[in-house]
Amino acid sequence: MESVFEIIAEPNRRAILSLLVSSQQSVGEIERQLRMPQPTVSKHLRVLREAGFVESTVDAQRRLYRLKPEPLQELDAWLAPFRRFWSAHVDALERHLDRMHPPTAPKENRRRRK
Amino acid sequence: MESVFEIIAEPNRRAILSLLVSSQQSVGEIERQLRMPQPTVSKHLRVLREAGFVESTVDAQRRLYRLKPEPLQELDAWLAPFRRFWSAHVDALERHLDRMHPPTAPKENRRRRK
DNA sequence: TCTTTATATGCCTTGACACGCATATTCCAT
DNA sequence: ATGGAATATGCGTGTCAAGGCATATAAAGA
Repeated sequence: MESVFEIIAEPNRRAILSLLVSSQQSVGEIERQLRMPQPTVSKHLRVLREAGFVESTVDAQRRLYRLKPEPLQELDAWLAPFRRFWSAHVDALERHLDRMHPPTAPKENRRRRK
Repeated sequence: MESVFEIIAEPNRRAILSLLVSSQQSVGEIERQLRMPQPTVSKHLRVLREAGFVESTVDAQRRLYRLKPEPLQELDAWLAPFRRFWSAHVDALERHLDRMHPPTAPKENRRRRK
């Protein structure tokens, strides 16, 4: 289960991450909100924890899980070259449209990237 | 194999996408650069094509594959809430550090997001 | 038409992993 | 000490997808 990509391939794990983005949650809270069996939740949390997506602190019998940013930042970094790719494409499209139908009243700052 | 996430979970597919980000390539070129068997390349391309990551045009016996932006943009959109999460965290950390050790000569625009 | 080049598809095997269910562990309360 | 709540772990099972290899399809060139 090596990579960040494999970890987030699982829908339930993505659901857990999305839950935690607002605030930390206990296992039981996750279980109830996502309506999934408790062992399933614990297992996915284990995977997420070992991959560095979450960390937990102990609160009596509960464990509170919270998000850690690094793995998703890694994913974000992987996306960077592709972002350049598609914004280049939008630029090209825009230039083309401008040529076909020159702006009569430019809407202020059509071109992105300062 | 439904989701964008499952598609990019496969390392060879990510390699193909990264190759195509610079320019379009034929199956044979991909095969040689990534040193993987031709049927493997074709199968992964099929998956990528059906999921909308790439499209192909015919050039005699060759097929030229090029990137399409939409699915990765979808991934980018999924990441958005998490980006807000971690930039909030960096802000908090920075405020904390500033308090402990106030900036003697501010480097101009420490705070991101204009 | 026959051969060669480029790509696609089919079948089979193998390995991961997600799940259900039962059970273990840990901590609190009484 | 005992019971109960919260969480973790173990095991057996089914599914699904990736890879290897052979083969099919298609177009080009001789």
